[in-house]
Amino acid sequence: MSEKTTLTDAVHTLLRRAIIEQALKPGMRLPEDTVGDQFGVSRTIVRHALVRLENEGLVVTRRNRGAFVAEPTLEEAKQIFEVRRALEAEVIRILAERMPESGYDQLRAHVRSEESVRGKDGPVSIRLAGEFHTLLAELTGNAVLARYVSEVVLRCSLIMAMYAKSHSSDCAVDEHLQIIDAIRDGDVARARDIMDHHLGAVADRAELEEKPDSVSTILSRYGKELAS
Amino acid sequence: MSEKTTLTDAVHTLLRRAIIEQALKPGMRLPEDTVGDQFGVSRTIVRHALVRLENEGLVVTRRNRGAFVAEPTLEEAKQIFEVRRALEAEVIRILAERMPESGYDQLRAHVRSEESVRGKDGPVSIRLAGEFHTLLAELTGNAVLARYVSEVVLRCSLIMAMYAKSHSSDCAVDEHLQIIDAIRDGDVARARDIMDHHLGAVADRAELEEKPDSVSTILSRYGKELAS
DNA sequence: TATCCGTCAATTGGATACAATTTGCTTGAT
DNA sequence: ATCAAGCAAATTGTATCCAATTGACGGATA
Repeated sequence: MSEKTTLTDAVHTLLRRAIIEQALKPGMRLPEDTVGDQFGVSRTIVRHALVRLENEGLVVTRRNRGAFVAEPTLEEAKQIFEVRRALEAEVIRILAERMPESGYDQLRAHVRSEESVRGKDGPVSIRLAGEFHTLLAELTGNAVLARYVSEVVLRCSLIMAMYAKSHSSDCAVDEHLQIIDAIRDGDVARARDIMDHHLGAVADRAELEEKPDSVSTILSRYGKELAS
Repeated sequence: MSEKTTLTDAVHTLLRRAIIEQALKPGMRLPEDTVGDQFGVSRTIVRHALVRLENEGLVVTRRNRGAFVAEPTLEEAKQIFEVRRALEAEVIRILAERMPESGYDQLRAHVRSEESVRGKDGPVSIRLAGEFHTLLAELTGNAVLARYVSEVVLRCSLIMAMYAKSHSSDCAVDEHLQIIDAIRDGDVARARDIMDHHLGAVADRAELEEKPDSVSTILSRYGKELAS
């Protein structure tokens, strides 16, 4: 009585993880046939999964060209961070008001797992850092809010993967603990400040480094000038 | 050089409009071949459109049962309104800081079109009231924010269609003008208060009336108890 | 008569086949 | 040598086909 998940869901989840963990890098093509063969499913399934991923902003599709892993511009990145800050402020407001019983236990357990990979700046670190925020949002009990937070967190992970060289999650884990404490104290303002600083630091760090790689993006700019 | 839109997009847009305007009522079944025959396209197209609509929260699909127009519960409705309030507060904050030049003209033009249908509590009224908020969000220049606002506004329209008997958009139009003025004055607090009152009133009105119709929903609850 | 079980129609889940469109390359002319 | 036109390959867009699952109807049984 397991197997209640559809194939589309499975492919969707796998592709999402692959993108977040940088196995599939931004700008990389995602031909339906190739992905389908790889997973042993038909194009139909892959297509459905790609439609979902497009809605989540993780891939972009060009007409008759196919799907690509999204390459968020700095402008998009700013917009996403702006929305994320607003959404997470709401999360904090709600949690300070009503936190479920096992909430703190779950949060601390997650932080522990984050600490267990401290030092390793791999994709797992990025994923765990993001999942902390997702967990926070889920604890509000507001599924809609949790869904949106999850989406922006995932897109932020993609942005970090593109722009940031080292994620250096050391301070992040520490700030996660501070946020938990502030919420427990009912100090909304402080929790929000820490969260703003947390996100702001991440955004600033990303902004400083621009993108050294991603040849296609760089060339597309020069190509734009040639077109005129 | 027209026809740049795919069939899936067309069906998706049409279905969405039909749902928002209550041509397709909540709980109504959406068999793929029926819809396909109706529009003269294949099931594949309808299927893709339904996947998108599901992602937007306007339809729900049950495994091997098919797609239905979503019937948001009161709990879901509260969650959506909660998120909407947070998102629109951010919209106001941004607009008070930086409003594009033609912004006020566009807003006033829209309000005029809202006034032109004053008195008629039809689906057009609901749609226009929603589009005001969407326009507001688009003026921020933040595409991500605009997208999320658009989604929650659409879902709110569906909620209103379910729970509210008369939309009575008279006061709404007036409050729209007040919001514009408050933003122009740079009075974020006032604009936010009006917006909160605006949304709160809508939510409260919906909450009072419960739902008298929708037999299937009522019976499904009793059915749930039988299942245990 | 109410409950249980088996068969069947209806509908979706998924795969394959065909058509349309784009891209890149080859070929030829200037 | 460069550019344009056209052809071929690849990929997506769409339709059709088979299989699996679900819900309903009806008969059998206690």
